[in-house]
Amino acid sequence: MTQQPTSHAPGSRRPGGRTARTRTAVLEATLAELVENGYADTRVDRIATRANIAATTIYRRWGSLENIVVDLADELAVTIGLGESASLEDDLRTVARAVVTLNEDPAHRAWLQAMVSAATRSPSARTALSSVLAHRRDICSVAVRDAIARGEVPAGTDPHEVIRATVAPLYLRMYINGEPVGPADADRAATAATLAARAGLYVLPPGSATGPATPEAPTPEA
Amino acid sequence: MTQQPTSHAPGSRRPGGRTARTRTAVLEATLAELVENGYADTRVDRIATRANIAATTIYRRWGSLENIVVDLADELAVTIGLGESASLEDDLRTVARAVVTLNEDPAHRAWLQAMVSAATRSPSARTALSSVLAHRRDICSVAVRDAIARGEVPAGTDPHEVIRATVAPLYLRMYINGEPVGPADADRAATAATLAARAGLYVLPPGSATGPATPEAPTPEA
DNA sequence: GCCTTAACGCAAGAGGACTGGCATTTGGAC
DNA sequence: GTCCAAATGCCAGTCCTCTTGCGTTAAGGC
Repeated sequence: MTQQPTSHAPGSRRPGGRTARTRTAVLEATLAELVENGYADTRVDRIATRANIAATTIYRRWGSLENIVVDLADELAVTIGLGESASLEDDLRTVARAVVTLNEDPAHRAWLQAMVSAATRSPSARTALSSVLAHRRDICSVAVRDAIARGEVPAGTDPHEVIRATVAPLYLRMYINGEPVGPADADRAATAATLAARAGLYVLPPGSATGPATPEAPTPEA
Repeated sequence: MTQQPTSHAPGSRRPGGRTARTRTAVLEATLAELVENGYADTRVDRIATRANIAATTIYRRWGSLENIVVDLADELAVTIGLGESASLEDDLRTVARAVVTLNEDPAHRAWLQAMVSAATRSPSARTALSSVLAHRRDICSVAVRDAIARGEVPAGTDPHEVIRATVAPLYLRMYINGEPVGPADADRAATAATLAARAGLYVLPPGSATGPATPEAPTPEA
């Protein structure tokens, strides 16, 4: 997990000192408030006070707290060390443990909890969260591609589906049920996903692919 | 899935006609508003108008919209037909398909989405949701117990863990990512959980049991 | 260094959640 | 039928989110 502070607003027509300073201050203040009070008790005016700017500025640039949280995604981008392993199970264990480890980082946990909460209310936040998660699955997909190359799992196995199966029980406990999750849970999830992938369960028929971040053809209903 | 309308407020000291009428009207109005507008756009005063009562009454009896949503749980209790099957996979398929089917019911979907959203913000709502889900897992646990009796999965297999593994990917897609979920996804989830259970993955060491609705000993951390 | 204007600060206000006071209705005991 | 109190209705008010108008500051081209 690597923090990469963005120094200026990308789309801004005037990305100079003050604008960038404001953005950084607001994002930092928001993250601090999220850690201290949680998403439900985070107030925009307190963020403004903390960042030493006017609340109006926040509403003008972000529109709402939700959009600040979404904007924070770039600051909390993650990386994961995969590739030199000899088995899918090892790689998935790494993935699952990384999810648990990220959850132990107060800043990351507070932010992702906020993202999940926002996603349950606003379609745009939901899209943003889906995009973040899809990007993470993309990063981890190499584990499945290697496993296919090794002949460990059948060709045509959908990497996203495998990663999803790995992290789903963890996410559910961490962000919905609010239950503690440890390495043992991570390992169990990784093993379960490996078994399913080896059994060819995630070889999806063409047209029902859970592609990278762009759901074109939805799974056939009913 | 069976709807069982409660006719009066259980803890009320005056469960007579008007009180019960008010409660029913509010719950029905809330459900209707949830279906029409979603949790984020559901306003308490509109519920009051729809139920032909004063908003003050709602705030006095429930305190907030969140508590009405929690209160709706009793009205939306579910049942599931399990028991005569010959294999764990069949039973888990039934469970997974029931989850998908429930999600296709507008009222149930709107309510559960609201519950999830509320759970991400309020500890009490989170507890209520956990309790609802734990109760559902309890109902489904018979499938695992039968499988143990048949010798299909090892003794000591934790039923809740098996059910959780079955429904986790479905819940995640339905209520967090907002992606469509069909019977194929349900069957895949059921098969994956069956494989893992047969492999003895959910035989938990004593002390780390994910018991029925009462998490006494949390999974060891770090 | 000057000028344009994007970005910001301040103040006023709308809308929704929630509370408390007080009058009114009504269930249920007698 | 009478009566008490719980439940409800109405109203005024607070708090927070978010918007809008207008004056001020400062970034970046010249």
